Amino acid sequence: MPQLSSGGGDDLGANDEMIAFKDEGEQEEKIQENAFTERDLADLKSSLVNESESNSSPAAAAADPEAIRRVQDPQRVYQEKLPDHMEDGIKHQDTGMYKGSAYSGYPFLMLSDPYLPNGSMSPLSNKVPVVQPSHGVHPLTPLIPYSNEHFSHGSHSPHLPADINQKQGVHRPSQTSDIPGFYSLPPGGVGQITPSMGWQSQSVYPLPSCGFRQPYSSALSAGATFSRFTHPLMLSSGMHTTGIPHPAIVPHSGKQEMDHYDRTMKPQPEPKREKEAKKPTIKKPLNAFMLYMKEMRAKVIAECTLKESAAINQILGRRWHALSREEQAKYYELARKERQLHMQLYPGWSARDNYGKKKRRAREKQQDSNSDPASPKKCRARFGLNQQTDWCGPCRRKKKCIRYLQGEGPCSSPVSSDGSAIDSPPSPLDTLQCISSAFTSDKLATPADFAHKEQRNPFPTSIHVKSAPCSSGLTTHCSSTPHVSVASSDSSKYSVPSTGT
DNA sequence: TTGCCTTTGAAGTCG
DNA sequence: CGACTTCAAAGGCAA
Repeated sequence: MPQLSSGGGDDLGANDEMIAFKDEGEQEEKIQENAFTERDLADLKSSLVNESESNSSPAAAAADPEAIRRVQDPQRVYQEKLPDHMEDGIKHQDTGMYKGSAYSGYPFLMLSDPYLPNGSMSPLSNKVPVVQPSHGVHPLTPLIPYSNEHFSHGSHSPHLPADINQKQGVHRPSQTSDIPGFYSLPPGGVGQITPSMGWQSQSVYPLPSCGFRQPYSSALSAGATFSRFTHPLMLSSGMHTTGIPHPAIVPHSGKQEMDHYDRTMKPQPEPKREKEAKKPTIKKPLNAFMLYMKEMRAKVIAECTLKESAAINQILGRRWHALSREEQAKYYELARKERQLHMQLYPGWSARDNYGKKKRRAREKQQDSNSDPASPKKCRARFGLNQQTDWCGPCRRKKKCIRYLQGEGPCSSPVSSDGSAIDSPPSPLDTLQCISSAFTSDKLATPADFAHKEQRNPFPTSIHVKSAPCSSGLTTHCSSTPHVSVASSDSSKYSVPSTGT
C-alpha cells in the first residue's frame, strides 16, 4: 500500500508499502490477454469519454488524461466536479428522492489535511467530498443531490467560481456553493463549523433515500449551528440532532425502505411510522478500496456492459492494484477522513455493533468447515504444517483462488510464517483438490467437479495468486491478501498492503 | 426473500 | 500478538 510520507502519527488506514513486484513467467501471456481486453476497454473508453462528456458523466473522466490529472489533484477536481453533482442532485430531486444505497451518499469529512503533499490546507482542503452516489456520480466529488437553488437561494461560495466546469465544456450556472445543497446555511454558518466538521459544510450529503429513525447521539458540539438545516424530509423522520443526516445510518430495513421511496417518490407515512420504531443501523465507513469501487464501478459497468458486481469487483480489484502509489494514497487518505468523520459522528459506535448479524450462519459455516477437508486447518494437517505458524496458501483463500478459477492450477505452496518456503510442499494434485474441494461440501473435488465454477467467472482476469514467499516479507499481509500480478502499463509495480497496525 | 458471489481494507474476535 | 472472521458496496443470480 502506499506509504504516505506525511503520515505523521495518524495512520492512513494502514502503514502500507508499495512493493516492486515481478510476476511469474506466465504473466506476460496474461498481460497480452489482458492487453486485448484493455484495448477493447480503451476503445470503449474513448467513446465513452466523448459520450459522457456531453452527458457530464464523471464516470468517464478517469479515462481522460486530463481527468486523471485532475484526480491527482483532489482539491482541484473537487472544485471542477462540484457543479456536475449538484446538477445530478437536481435531477435526483426532480424525481423526488435521491436514489441510491443508503450509504451511497456517504459524505466525507473534509478535515484539515495534514497529508497533503505540501502540508498546506487550502480553503478547500476541508471541503473534499469523497463519495458519490453509486450511479454515474463521481465518488471523489461531492454528492450534491440538492442544489442551493432549491434550498439555499443564491448563496455562493466564496471559494468556488461561478462557472467552474469550463474544462468540461459544460457551462454551469451558478449553482456552486460550499454550503450543502440541502442545508440552508446562513451567511457565516460555515465559519462556525470547525474544520473537523467540515463535511457538514460540504454539499456532499445526498438526501438519504430513507428517513433516519432516531436522532443520532449528539456528540457534535456544533449542533446549534446545524439545527438550522431545515430540509423537511430530513427533519421529518429523525436524524442527528445536529440536523445532519448521515448515509451511514440506515434503517434496519433500509433497502426495503429505499425501494419504498424510490417507487413512490413520496414518503408514505404509514409504513414509515412502523419502521420508525426500528433501530437504525450505522454502517461501517468505507475503506479505500470501497471508495475506489464506488467511483469506478459505473465506469467499468459502462465499459464492459456488465452489471454483475462479482465480475465488476474482480476488474476493480485488478485495477486497484494497477493504480499508482499516489493514486491509491488518495483513496487511503479519503478513507482515513471518512473514518474520522464516522468517529466524530458516532463516537460510541463500533464495528462490533454490526457484528454478529450472520453469527448463526457463520457458526454453521464454521461447523461445516470443521468437516471440510479444504479448510486451512485440515490442509495444514494434511501437509504436515504447523497449525500455529504455517498456512496453506491454497486454502488460505479457498474460495477466492483466482488463479485456480482461471484454470491455471494451484496458486501457491505452503509458506511458513517467516515467509520461507516449506520443504516438501503439497503436490499439485493435493493442492488442487484442496482448493476445489472448497467448493464442495463433503468431498475432495476434482478439477472436473470444479469446471463449472470457472464458467461463473465471465471476466477472466490476469490475477495471479502469487506463490509465497511474499516478496515484501510481510507474511502477515501476504497471507491475508494474495499477491496479485496486474496486467498494466506498469506491471513492474505492485502494491502490497500491510496491516500497518 | 434471502444469501452468495467478488474484491480490499478496517476492525472485530479468538486462541 | 497473530490468525482468522466479519462487514462495508454493488447487482445479478440461485435457491
